[in-house]
Amino acid sequence: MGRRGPTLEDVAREAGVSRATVSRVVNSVRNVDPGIQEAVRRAIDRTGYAPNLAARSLVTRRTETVALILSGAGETFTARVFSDPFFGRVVEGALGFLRARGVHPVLLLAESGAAREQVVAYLRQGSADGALVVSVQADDPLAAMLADTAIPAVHFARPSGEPPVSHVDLDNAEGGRLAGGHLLARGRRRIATICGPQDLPAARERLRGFRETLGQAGISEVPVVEGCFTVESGAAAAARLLSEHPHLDGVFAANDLMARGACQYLSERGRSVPGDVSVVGFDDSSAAVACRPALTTVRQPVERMAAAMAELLTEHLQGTRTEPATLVFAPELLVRDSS
Amino acid sequence: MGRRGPTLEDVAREAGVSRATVSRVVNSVRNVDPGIQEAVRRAIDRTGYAPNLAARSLVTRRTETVALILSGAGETFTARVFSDPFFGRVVEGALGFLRARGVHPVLLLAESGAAREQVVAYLRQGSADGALVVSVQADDPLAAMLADTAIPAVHFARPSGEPPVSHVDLDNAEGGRLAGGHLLARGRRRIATICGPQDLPAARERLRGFRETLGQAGISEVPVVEGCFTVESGAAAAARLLSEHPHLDGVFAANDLMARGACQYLSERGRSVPGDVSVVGFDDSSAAVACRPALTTVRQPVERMAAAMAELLTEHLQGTRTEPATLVFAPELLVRDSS
DNA sequence: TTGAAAGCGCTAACAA
DNA sequence: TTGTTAGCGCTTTCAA
Repeated sequence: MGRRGPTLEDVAREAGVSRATVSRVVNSVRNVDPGIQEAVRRAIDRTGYAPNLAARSLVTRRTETVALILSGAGETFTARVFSDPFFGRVVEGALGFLRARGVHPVLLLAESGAAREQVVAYLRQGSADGALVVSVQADDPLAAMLADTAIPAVHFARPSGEPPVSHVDLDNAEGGRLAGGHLLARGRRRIATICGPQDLPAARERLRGFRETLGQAGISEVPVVEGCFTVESGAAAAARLLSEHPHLDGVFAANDLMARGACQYLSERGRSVPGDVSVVGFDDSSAAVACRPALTTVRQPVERMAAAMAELLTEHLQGTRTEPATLVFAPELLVRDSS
Repeated sequence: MGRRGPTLEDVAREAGVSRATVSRVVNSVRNVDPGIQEAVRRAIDRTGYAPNLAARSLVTRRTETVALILSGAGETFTARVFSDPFFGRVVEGALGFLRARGVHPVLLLAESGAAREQVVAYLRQGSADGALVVSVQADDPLAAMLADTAIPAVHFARPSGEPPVSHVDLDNAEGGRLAGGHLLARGRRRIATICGPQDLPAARERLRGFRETLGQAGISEVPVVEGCFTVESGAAAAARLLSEHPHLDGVFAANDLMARGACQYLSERGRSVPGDVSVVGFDDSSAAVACRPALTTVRQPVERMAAAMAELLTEHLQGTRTEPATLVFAPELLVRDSS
């Protein structure tokens, strides 16, 4: 409908001053007589005045609103968002930062092409000053769509595609190193890995770091099978590894789902985890905790990364930062029962 | 900041017509010469024009945006939202309806007093036309705050408090009947129930329906212990029931968490579920699936309820409906392994 | 069918 | 320190 609440004009009349003065009080601009300030405050209370954002942002060109976009694909994306704690951690981190600064955070879900269009339309209309984007899709078109609109945006992980954009990322190579170091520390020497699709930079980096660490320990031959981040591909990869290297005693999978698949296959083949084989995953997703045994995994400091995204965006919005920036975070090893 | 994209004026100049004409084309108002319409369309494409929502809503007093507020309390609320599928189902249902109508849905999280204030401020500023509210907190102050603002809102379940507000709800008595009927159908006769806090209408109704069905089967004496919707209270209630009625063969708990507590206690005391005792929960929350054995439970048609909320709100916004309305939905019995 | 013009409620020069 | 005034970009009468 169209609630037509009291306007500045009404408050001004009530307080016996001009619109401008009321505006100054509302926006706490200095140079307002304390007495008048009080009078205006009372008038605001009496009238129940609330500034109209449309009018304000029409002139300031700002909404004090930031969109947090969760993007992905598929029928089940919404269900996934609301069952994988990962998103909760992102939201937690971002909201914490934004709220403290009086910025209104709005969550937008972009789970289909149509939804993405609507999200972009929302932003192009000027309904938010900028966007924080978390995509879990390989070649999410959203990044490019957003780049076209020239709306300030900060991404979680580097989007594929040309123009460099501001983003936070994990030191994936270091994650691989942590996993490798941990397996070595557990006394494992016949170690293999299930890597992710090698066209993904993150997957490449994890593998690189992992190999690096093993190499430094004198293990230069590391059996590698590529999976595609699903439980099934993890199990299949484990099958191949086990057939070619029956005495395997350690496995690093580039994500938790594949690690889980590997665990399943290993127990089916009579290998106990972690008795015979130590398994390390990556992500600390809900799969890590649900897995039996609970997965040792490499965790991203998601909350801090999300807060950093919000901070980066704020800097872009304020103009304190103009060039695209990249913030890289250190992963943490989380030891559970699988290693 | 403030992207200053092309305006109506720019498009008008480009197309050689007046602002008004462009506006008509943009809003597909009739009475525009097809030729001119085409010319304007092209000019829009060429300039990359996108209407400014602030300017538009300043005059129309509408934003074509609806807020979906998830409200609750506590440190862990955000984590809970992003791990309990219940919220995903709500979002799914509401977004499905809104998106199809070109309305921008924005998710707002109100997990603390401060967050609630900001949410209300957002709404009072006129940033959304109305709100859909899902609260999982007993006496959520948000309902009252919203009522004060006179912003159109539709709630999931009836909020406590005076002024009647539009809401969708579950036929809780029918849920109780379903649970009772199922236990009877399983051949159970020594049936007890763990009800919820009797100051909650939903809990009262569930108990009423349950008793009604057992009564019709000639069972007029039903042992009842009240719990407070937590796992612990469910276990404690089961303890009392079992000590007073050792031969118990069926239990209906007014929510899944209490059912889970009951299951745990029963197995500890050597009663197999469902061998010795059939257990039925309520909600189909994530606890129901996580429980061992998986819980038979009474499920709410959440997606449909959420869509109905959106539809109700739409009617209020359009003025097709002016009085607060209540829509009641039928629960569904979901048989799993605990009965 | 189209255009001219008057605001929607607010901020921000600029004057006073 | 305060008030006056000119728009921000759009929709919407009202005339033409």
